[in-house]
Amino acid sequence: MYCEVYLFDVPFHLDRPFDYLCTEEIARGNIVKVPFGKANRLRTGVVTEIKDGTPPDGLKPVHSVYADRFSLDEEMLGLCFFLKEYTLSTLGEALRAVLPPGALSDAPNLKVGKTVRLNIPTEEAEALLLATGRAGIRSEGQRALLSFLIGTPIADRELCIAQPGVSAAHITALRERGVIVLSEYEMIRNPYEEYALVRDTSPIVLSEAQTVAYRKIEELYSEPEARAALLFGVTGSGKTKVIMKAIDRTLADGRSVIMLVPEIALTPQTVNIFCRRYGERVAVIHSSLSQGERQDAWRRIKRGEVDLVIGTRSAIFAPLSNIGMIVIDEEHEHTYKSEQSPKYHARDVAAYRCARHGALMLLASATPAIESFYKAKSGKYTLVPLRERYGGVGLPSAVVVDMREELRRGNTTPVSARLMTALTEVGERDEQAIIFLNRRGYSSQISCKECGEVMTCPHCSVSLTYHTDAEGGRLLCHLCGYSVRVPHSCAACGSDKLSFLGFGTQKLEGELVRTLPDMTVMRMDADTATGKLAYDRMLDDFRSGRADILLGTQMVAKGHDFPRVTLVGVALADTSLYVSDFRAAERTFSLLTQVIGRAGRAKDGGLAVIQTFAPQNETIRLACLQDYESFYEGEIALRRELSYPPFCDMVQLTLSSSDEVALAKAARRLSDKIIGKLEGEYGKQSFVVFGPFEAQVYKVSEKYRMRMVVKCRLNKLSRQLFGELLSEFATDRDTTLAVDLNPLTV
DNA sequence: AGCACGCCGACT
DNA sequence: GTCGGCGTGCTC
Repeated sequence: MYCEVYLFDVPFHLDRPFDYLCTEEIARGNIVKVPFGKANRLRTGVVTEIKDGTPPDGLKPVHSVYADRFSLDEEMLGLCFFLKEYTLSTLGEALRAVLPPGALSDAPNLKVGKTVRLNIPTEEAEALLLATGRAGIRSEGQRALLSFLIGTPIADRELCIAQPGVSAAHITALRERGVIVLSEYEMIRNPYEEYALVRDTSPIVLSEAQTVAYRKIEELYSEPEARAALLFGVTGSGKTKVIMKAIDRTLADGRSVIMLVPEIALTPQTVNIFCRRYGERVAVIHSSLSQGERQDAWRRIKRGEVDLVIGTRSAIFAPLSNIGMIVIDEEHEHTYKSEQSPKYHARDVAAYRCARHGALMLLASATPAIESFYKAKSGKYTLVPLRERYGGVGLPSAVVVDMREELRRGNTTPVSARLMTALTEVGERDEQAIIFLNRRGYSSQISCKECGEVMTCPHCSVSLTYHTDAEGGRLLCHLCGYSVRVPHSCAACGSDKLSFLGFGTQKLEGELVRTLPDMTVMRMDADTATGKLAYDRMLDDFRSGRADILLGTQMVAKGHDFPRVTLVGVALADTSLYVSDFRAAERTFSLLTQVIGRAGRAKDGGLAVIQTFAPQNETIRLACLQDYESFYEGEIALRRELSYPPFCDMVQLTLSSSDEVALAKAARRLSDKIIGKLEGEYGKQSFVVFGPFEAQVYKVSEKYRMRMVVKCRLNKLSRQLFGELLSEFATDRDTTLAVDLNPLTV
């Protein structure tokens, strides 16, 4: 008997099966250690095939089975091969994404608990309590323990010790007498356990519009084949209620559900709502859990103790059986695409799993990805619109402020007269405001007034951002974290005349504090909200009224409902508009729509003030109207005309090296290889090839990067072409090639 | 990725 | 003579 093994941590060209001799106890999906190479070093791999018959000569035997509890079942193995083919990762990388972190490490990561159990029949135990003299039990503690165990024949050791009068010594004593036995068990760490203590079983009451949407989803769910639906619900339409009703329906059917949410939406409040409703059969998975907690959640799911998994991107791999529905909330969010290999999109994995389980994929968003809405319009997904705003909530009215005009009038501050008036009014009415600025720090560029030299990071090709602090400020690199005290003079010419251009959240905060002394400002960005806890706490503080103005980066756009917020300010709507990326408008639109929607929770609709240097810009105008469908129409026409997704696939090839000369040579070679392949065996593929060119940010942390971009149709053959490139470049010593199929930023 | 083999320069 | 530089090639 022999088997095929894929090794982990191998370069792309070695990611193929190797044959090893094995015994009958080895099965497909086992994680094994095998000798490899001339030195026969033991390496970890996964058995992908068992073969009968006479093995070829010279095979080495499998050394041992490893991490048995993480053996892969057929679905997981299939999923790994799907990821490998779909994203051009190695099987090992795919496996690491599918398994909980640390699953392949030597640490067992198990928490062991002890249970105490009566070792004698209950009647005998009762007799012991009654008996006197040598035959009975005289110690008060031992008696207390024994009578507790008569009522609870098996109990956790910690629980026994928590009984009045019982200590560890009493447990030892009774065990030595043979009255009780202790046994070990694997403890499950679940930080959300207590969330399920208070249960909410109230029925979900839907409005008329919500009922219509739900019925449509239920209908699709009931069809035996896999289906996909796009729940297109404007902000405030009560999408979540419809989703919950659909989850109810699926669970009642005895099938399981995965619900993905962006990290930022996975607040304790959200988790609480679901845990109260669905109890201890919920597992929550996200990156701030400890390794042990994630593994325990994984084991609970694997054992069938869970039927609803809520989590961020990686929760799409939850080893649930009998999946009935996979929900992706805020499906347009970029966090659903992994930045590391395997560079998968959760939506694609969801579609794959739904197909296997005959399940429904339910995407939900107020501003769907253009690709998703296109699929909904062309019938690949079923469009489920939910247009009506729920509970009589009004649409916020939006005012666009031309900042060029503001400058002409002599206002050089980041706060326009209109925004200032609105803020003052909010203060007078004792309401709250949110101000959004997608740029942290004080000012984004420091340059010399004499010679024009811009201060850049010594390790990256970007300018440094000035951040104030108690010691006169520092210059920070937002890419590599490089930090230096603010220089007094220009490094190039020695002049001490430095100018600070562009404003960030710090400067805006200073401006607001100075001009609105009666209002309290809370700044929330990566510098003030360090860690998930701080972020949740700040949002809670703001909700409870500890500040009048919440100022911050993207984080403020996605918090929960703030009933007292009646004003939203966008300090500079253009920041993300002019990036040379075909998705720039889409991102700007969805971000602005979300921010403006924050003001819409008030009864009278609230007000949004949008500051911009491009007041005539169509994206900004439509975001102010919250008109997604018009935005989509314009955007899809553009994509069709210029041939961008969904009308083609994009492939980004990135070469990186610390040696600029080697990099340039490699880029030349890459280009030649692609052209060669297209002239040869891949001649039938219609490719449009761009580059090689320097990456937008050429140098990051001392690594230079060059890129090529290909527009094509991804299929088996074109994937194979890129796979060959990866194999051919894997042997290169000083440059690395990375391929991203349909990247989110190009 | 690792590791061995192999063929050239400056050393005890 | 030989120790060790890293170019090249192989891994069931």
